[in-house]
Amino acid sequence: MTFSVAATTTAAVAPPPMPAPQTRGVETVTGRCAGCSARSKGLCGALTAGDLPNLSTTSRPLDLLSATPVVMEGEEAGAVFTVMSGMLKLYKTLPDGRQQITGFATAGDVIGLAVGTGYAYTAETVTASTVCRMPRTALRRLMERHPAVQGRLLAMTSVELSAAQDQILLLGCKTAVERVSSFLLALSRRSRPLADGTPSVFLPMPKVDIGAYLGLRPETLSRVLRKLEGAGAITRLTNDRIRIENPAALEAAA
Amino acid sequence: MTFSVAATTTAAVAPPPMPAPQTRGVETVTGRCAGCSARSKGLCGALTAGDLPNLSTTSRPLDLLSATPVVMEGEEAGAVFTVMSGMLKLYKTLPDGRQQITGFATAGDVIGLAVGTGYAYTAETVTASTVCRMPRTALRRLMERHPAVQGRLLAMTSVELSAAQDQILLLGCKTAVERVSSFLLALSRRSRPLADGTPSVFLPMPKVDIGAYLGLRPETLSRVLRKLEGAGAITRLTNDRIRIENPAALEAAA
DNA sequence: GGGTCCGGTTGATCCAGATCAGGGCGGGTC
DNA sequence: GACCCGCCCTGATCTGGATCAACCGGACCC
Repeated sequence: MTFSVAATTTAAVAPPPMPAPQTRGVETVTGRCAGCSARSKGLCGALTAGDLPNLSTTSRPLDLLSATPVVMEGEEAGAVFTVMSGMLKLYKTLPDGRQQITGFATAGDVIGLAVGTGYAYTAETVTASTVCRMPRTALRRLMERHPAVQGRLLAMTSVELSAAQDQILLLGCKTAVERVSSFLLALSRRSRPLADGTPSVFLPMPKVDIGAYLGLRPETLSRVLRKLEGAGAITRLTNDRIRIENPAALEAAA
Repeated sequence: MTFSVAATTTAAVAPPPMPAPQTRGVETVTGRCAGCSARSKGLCGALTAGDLPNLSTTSRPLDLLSATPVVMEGEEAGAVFTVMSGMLKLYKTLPDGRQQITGFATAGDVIGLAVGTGYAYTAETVTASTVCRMPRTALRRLMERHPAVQGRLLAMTSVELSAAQDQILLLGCKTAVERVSSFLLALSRRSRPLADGTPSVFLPMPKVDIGAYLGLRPETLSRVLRKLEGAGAITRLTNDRIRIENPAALEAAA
């Protein structure tokens, strides 16, 4: 689960990057995947340029507003999606409505991989995002033809599993301060520092979502952030950006 | 993470099933893997009988007493292990000693798959167990030669990931009663019912380990079990066996 | 402008589960 | 037999974070 965020908060959707899905010859179609900014990070990084035209015929980029559902827990898993830009939240819901966010997906992440026939979680955009849709059958054929794709998928799933186990440790053992500190540190490792070189994190999602990820109420999250700020570990620049003043202090708290 | 337990609690180790690791010809070596009870469930189920002799030269079964560490978090991941019988606990440790059990491994489960170079968790037997050791390099060669093995590994990792996300939901949202009920139901689905047909679960691990898996103290676990018994949902037959009297009541509580 | 809504923050209070403390029991050893 | 030790259970008390309630400020709409 990566966190290298680079998205607008609640902006309108940019116009589609391609003229239209009309046939314009293989050259143009190849260009769509060849120019994909998420390709090196995502599933398709395992393919060579020569394979891309074929890929372009089965995959389609989609531009989505914020708060748009992409896959729904339990629904038949007909396709997988690669995030090209923006951010999504993945969550599971209990019958009585309680929700647990299991992760946030950003550029390069693949969502919608299912064990059985149904999606294991719901995925919904938190900012305007672009995702690339690939039918499940196309993915299966791609894996059969290119074992490297399967290897890539295995590597990505293994990383996800490891992240999930870290989250189990966080939810099972850690205190509120430790959870927030761990979260901020994990984010800061994946985001670029500010112009002056100090590390910072961008939090485009609402506080209630961060809480639902960390197993905390938004009130508790707010109090912990105040405490960390009072201790000189962080500074809240705006509502959605925090500067890490003292990584060592956060490390000690996590 | 499967739970179909069938193991002695703290018994002595059975004598090695094979005469000795001396060379006795391909026939016998083939026999070792061909007769492996965990083969269909484990990684090697993706192989045909003809591939087994080669497998036997790189893999070795190991008989282990209870409370024996198999892999240690952070150590270099030189091999993977398939559980043939018994039960292991997998856990992560915080610097101050707090431990979170991320899962229990039983026959067919593969442990020790690592993303980077180091194991992500510690694995330790909770009952006397038999595991099959395969060097990492041998696994890599096996995957290169047999894409089906890689597919199997991907499927197994995906199931693990899904189970980990369920555990995140449990730890992030559920109450103590809900956690224990979910746990008992998950176990009962994977174990055989008693002779009279009522479902039951076998809990060879100490209560403190179940607590460490569910994010609860053993005192709380004890109180919850008493409560469930008082409500007529379960009966404690012995210290390590519980009969599910009313699956619907557990379902409602979970 | 004024109104409403929503996300965030802060304060007061509550409670589920942790912690602390004591006791029972079965297995192992001498 | 007596003793010890580990595991489990139970009761009393404590507390971290949830819950309840109120307020603030910015975005949006009329």
